[in-house]
Amino acid sequence: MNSFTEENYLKAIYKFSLTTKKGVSTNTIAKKLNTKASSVTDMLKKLATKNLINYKKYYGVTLTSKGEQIALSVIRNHRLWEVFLVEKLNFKWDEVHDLAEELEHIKSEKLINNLDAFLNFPTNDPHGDPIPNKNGKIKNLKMINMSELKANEEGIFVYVKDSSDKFLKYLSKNKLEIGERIKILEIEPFDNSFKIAYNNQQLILSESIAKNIYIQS
Amino acid sequence: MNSFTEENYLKAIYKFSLTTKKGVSTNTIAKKLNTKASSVTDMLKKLATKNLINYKKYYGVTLTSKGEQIALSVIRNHRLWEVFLVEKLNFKWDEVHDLAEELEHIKSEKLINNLDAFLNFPTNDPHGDPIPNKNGKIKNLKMINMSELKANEEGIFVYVKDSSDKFLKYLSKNKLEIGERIKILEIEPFDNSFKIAYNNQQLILSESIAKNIYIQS
DNA sequence: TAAAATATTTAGACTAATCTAAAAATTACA
DNA sequence: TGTAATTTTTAGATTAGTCTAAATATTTTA
Repeated sequence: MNSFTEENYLKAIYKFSLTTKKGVSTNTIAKKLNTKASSVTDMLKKLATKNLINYKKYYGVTLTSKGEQIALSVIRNHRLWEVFLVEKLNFKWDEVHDLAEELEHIKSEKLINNLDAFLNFPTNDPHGDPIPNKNGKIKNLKMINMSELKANEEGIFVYVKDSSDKFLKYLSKNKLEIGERIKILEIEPFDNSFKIAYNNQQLILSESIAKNIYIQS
Repeated sequence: MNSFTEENYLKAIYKFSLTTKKGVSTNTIAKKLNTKASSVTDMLKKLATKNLINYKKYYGVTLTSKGEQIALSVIRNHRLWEVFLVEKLNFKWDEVHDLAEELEHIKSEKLINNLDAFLNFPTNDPHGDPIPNKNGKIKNLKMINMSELKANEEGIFVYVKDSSDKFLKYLSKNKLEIGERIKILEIEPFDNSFKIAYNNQQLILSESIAKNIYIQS
């Protein structure tokens, strides 16, 4: 049996793994979990001895398939509880995250599968994120070019076509990072520029920049 | 904020307080929570410094009103989750206790009040126990004589009229204790004797014994 | 009512998860 | 490419909740 804390580490590692081919770094995890790098190192050792992650000192971590399975199950729980809170208990979609962070750790297959059925097997949570099924399978996620999106659509920034230094500098200057959730506010018909919102800020992207950005929804 | 563990102690103390006028003893709590008396002593000191219990060394504890309020809120959570599991997620009434033990510790007034409304403000959980309202008020519990019960009714053994040594010895010989949940299996019309079930055993009580036993339902 | 039995508390230790500070390894860049 | 900056790890400490064993208090009973 894994503790709440262990599950939170696995979940964090899983999420960062989606947007990088390399191992996830100690500092990245520490920032996400509001803890210190030294605490992360301790936990990584522990997770490695449990065969939940592949850990090589100084080179970050990846999940083993056992670790990934646990992460996916926690994510499934989280997203199903969010659906429940919004659809049945009248919560707003932006009020449910913290509660779902607690509920997700209640470990009962029967509970979560019955909840899934009660909610009529939803495929996405209230934020639009896909819900893994009971075998941990996530509905085919397809990546599309930002320029194909319409106003009010949104998704996660997952990939850049042009990864030149210049372009990456541009992104970094605007604190627009892989993994960020982006919403299209409007598209200016005159020049096809995109006004977007992400992480509490707004930005206008030219058409050529939009064409460099891929979104997963 | 109180930990899960602290809440479990308060809940245990609350339940034992219902059936005794004196303070609840260290050993009683230890047995209930599957822990050691020394661990209980440590926790009692901690709860006392938080003003949740009245603790006098060697003389057991009672809850302060602040402690009672917390215990009642945890019990409310527990019982509402049990209703949810049985009525909405198709659990059997005897499968829900352990899950409710986990769910009860999720602290969100909004969550529990919305759940209450979603379930249509139930007054009793699937085991028949009353659900405290949001102010911690429990619907008038009335104690009735066992002889007034009919077959298939049940409740908690809370009081004895004749507390003579003889009678108490009889109860103790049959491991029939205050606090036990008792179900009437059948009543023999010939002599008004009661066949009851409790704690995985059955027993036949004469009419005069039944008249000494009070039940809360 | 005093010795025996029982209950409770204290003392000291352990584990999980965390921290700070220092040491060591890796990466960046002049 | 070697020094500086950054990242990661190690060492040692802390906290909550628990434990065992020993000490102490209360209760039972002869």
